[in-house]
Amino acid sequence: MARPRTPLLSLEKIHTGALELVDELGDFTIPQLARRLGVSPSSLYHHVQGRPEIINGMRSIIGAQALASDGFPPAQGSWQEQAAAWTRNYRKVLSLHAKAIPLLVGEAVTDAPTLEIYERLAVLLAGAGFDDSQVILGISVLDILCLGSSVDTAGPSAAWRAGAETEPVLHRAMDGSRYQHGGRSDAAFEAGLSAALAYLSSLPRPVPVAAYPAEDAAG
Amino acid sequence: MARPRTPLLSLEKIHTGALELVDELGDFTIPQLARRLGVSPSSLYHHVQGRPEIINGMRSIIGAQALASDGFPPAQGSWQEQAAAWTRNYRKVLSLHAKAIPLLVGEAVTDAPTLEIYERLAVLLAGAGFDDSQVILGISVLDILCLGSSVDTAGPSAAWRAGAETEPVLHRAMDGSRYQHGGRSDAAFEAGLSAALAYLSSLPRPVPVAAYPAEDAAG
DNA sequence: CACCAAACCGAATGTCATTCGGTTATTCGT
DNA sequence: ACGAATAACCGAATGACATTCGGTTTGGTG
Repeated sequence: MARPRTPLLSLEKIHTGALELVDELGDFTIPQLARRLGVSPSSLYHHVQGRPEIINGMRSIIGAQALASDGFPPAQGSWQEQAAAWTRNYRKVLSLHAKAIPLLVGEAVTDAPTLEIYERLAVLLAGAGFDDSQVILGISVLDILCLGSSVDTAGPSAAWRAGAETEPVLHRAMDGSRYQHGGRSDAAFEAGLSAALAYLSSLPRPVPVAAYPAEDAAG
Repeated sequence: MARPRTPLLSLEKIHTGALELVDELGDFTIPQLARRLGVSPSSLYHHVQGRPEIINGMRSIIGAQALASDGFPPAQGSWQEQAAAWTRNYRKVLSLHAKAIPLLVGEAVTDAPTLEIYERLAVLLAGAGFDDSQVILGISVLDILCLGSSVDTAGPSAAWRAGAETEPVLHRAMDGSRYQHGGRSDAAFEAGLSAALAYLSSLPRPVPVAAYPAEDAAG
């Protein structure tokens, strides 16, 4: 075959195809992706530089999904409620692509959609009267929570295979807990979210809310 | 060459060699590891089944390092202080091998040292009077914190490349914060730790401390 | 209408993980 | 102490993968 009348590939097809493969199988290879797209492996290189660029594109897609999701638009309620919505939403989208996390971890984040997600939280916290350092701290804490929770959800990364012989207390607690049929990771996330928001609420906020230009809404 | 008088390889040499490679380069290959150990690639397969088993061995080494570390022995102070020591220590060791995290994430944890780490926290929380579900919840929350923080420390996984044009608030906050020369990740971890411990302390504990056999120390 | 770039393909290269057959040294049973 | 089984090494071979290159057709541009 030579050049087709209408292009078989596009950046979006490549990125979403790779993300689908990773969601299903936990990884992807170029030949696999080419097969799924009905194309030869070498054709992909007319659209992307290489495998790392495809992985970066996957992150953009995830970020865009988070931005398009229900959790972000409603700028209503207290800043705590809005921050909770931000965190739940970001974690939800990350968990939808839990198997992709090992691929994304360890690469610098520079894609526009993901940066926009953090920008929204920055606006939120700055608007609530936190100073610059507190804004950065708050973003970091909630980011860590989303990241850790998603990793935890991804695979049983923790000690949930304890044996009665070698880890008696852990084993007994697992048996006796209410988290035997799932829900443990969700409950831990909600607990962490409560804890983080209570902590942030307890910080003394030096900046009067009115000092930041309340762009749209009434001050 | 044939069989040497004294073995050139051992499980420990393989595991630690691989971990060193990952710490330096962020990844490892079988030929690379063989070269570092002065051995042919195929020789490794007399000691391990394959690459996944080597990765699992790396986790055991990290777990053993955490157990041997200073943070774990001292069973002194309040349960909050002990839990804080546990969390700081676990996070410290994980961060020492931050580049290994992408390899470890996504595989089930079944190695003895890592399970023993969680067992110690389980003993600690159970001894403080938490019930089974609360023990599991507490472990999960602190585990998520360590994991997320280590991932955050590993690579700038968050929006720390904001541009003034596209993410003005985030960019301004980064510029104005006190975290421009490192320390952001550490500060976020400590904040998360404070938050988590305050949250756990606020839980009503149904189990009288004496109901659990206080193995060694006085009740 | 000639030409260049775009979009596809097949084949080739170098690396990797893994397997296999061969060689020597240790060990274990007798 | 001797012979067989096994352990620990090696080199070569296999199959998959990421990437590159040269070739072919098509679409657009001057």
